[in-house]
Amino acid sequence: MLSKSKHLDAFLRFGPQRTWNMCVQVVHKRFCSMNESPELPNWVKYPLDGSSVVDSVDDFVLPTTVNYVSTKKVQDCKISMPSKITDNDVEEISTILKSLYTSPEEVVKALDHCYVVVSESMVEKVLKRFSNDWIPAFGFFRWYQMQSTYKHSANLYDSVVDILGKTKMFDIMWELVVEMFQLGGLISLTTMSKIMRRLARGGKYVDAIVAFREMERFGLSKDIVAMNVLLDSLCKERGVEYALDAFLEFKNEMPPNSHTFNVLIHGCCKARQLNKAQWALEEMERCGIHPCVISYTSLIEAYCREKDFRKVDAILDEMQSKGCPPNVVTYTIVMHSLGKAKETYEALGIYERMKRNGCVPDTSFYNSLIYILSKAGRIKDANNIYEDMSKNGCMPDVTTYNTMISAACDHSQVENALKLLQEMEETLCKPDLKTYAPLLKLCCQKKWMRILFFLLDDMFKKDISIEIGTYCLLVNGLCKSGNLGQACLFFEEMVLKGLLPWSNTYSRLVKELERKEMETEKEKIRQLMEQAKSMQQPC
DNA sequence: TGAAGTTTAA
Repeated sequence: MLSKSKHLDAFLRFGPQRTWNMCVQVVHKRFCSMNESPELPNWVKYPLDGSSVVDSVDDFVLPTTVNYVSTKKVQDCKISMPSKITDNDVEEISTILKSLYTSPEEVVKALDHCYVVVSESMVEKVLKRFSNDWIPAFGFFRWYQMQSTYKHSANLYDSVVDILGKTKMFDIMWELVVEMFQLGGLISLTTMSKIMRRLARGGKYVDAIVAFREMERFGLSKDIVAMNVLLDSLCKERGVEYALDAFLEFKNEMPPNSHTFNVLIHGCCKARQLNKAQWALEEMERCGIHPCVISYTSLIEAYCREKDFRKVDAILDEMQSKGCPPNVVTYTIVMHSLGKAKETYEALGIYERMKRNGCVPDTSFYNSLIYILSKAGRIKDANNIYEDMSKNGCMPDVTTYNTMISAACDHSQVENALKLLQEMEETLCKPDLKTYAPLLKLCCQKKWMRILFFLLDDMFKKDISIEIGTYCLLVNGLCKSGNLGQACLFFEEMVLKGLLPWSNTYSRLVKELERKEMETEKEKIRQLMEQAKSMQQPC
């Protein structure tokens, strides 16, 4: 592993990308020289002979009591790797795309001499991997289009539209949509939904409405399904007012259905506009549509947020009397809110009430129960519920694992956390960003740099794209534990990826650099922040 | 990811 000063030196001399690659290479070399080839499952790379892997930098010794993968499994992996060639090709393309480019054209040029067999599924994989980096993603897509085997695929176009929208490159996104239109038959409701959702997320509410209004110009019919997508996008992205306006504009053109009203009621409730939610509920009844369990549950959620549990009880009773009894979602919301309000006893009472009413808990319900129990410090009870749920026919999902891992990390139980991560692999439950976040945080806190890099590399291989929150978590965590060199590296990498660091992350890093009198680095970070700000697209 | 619920935070 590179030492701290070497990191910093590399950071100042080569910039982040090369330094990052160097780090990853060093980690790779270590693991590869220990045991098997790099394509094998990650856990295999730990020594299987019972010896410990000790690193001079880390003070953490990887647990050897956990038998991660049996030797038999290792052999199985070597034999059955049907997609091995494709995987290698994905890796090869990824390595090229990981360099820094200033334009998609540059990416196309870089890929010019790349002779790999490309298939649509492989392109999908690469696009997913780079879904937070529009330049490599779009450049790669353009390069793929130039290959002789290329055939237009609506799916791939949709993916690229989504990436461009996600990274707020709306002008380029529209150019691509026009291209899709000209090629014919490529624009669908899926495309339009992505456009409307991404515009709304970027705060461009009016543009989202215009996109819907003009749908027919792209050869699609405006229907209630599309309108519900529009209203939902606006509501979910803090644009309830726009949603209500759009509803009034289009309601005569397209008769609303119960989805429409539930979207609006939920949106108003989330925006804490209870009077407007009430209006939507009445409007629903005026249209001859009865409020359903979803409508009531949205209201209950709103009162839960206000901690008005008396009102919640009243609505629960009203639901029963109107023959629209609460379901597992309703109970989850009430129990979770009581738990968060530190009323654990009452929360568990809801669990009893639900059982009494013959409502069966599901995985999400158990997840919530595990969460409130661990937050209340009742780890043992949480573990018991975790053991029980599969017996009751509810398989743990990614949220179950994330909650359990987070609880384990909160109590510095790394071995348990890693054991759970391993269990996910065995049960084919795909981890996500939230799985790794508490682990990364703990690594920063404890200065386990080797494991930190191992986990980051593992994430990349599992197509878990690191985003702004993760970078800030890393920078903050490393500031806290005093590894400023590495914190600077991550900061730079984040900026060069076009992300705008959170202002408190920036201030914290600057403050720490000041305290340690690292003036050169401080100046560099200041310039990077300026660069990041100037790179942002005005909304 | 999409009509409601469960992880998470500077």
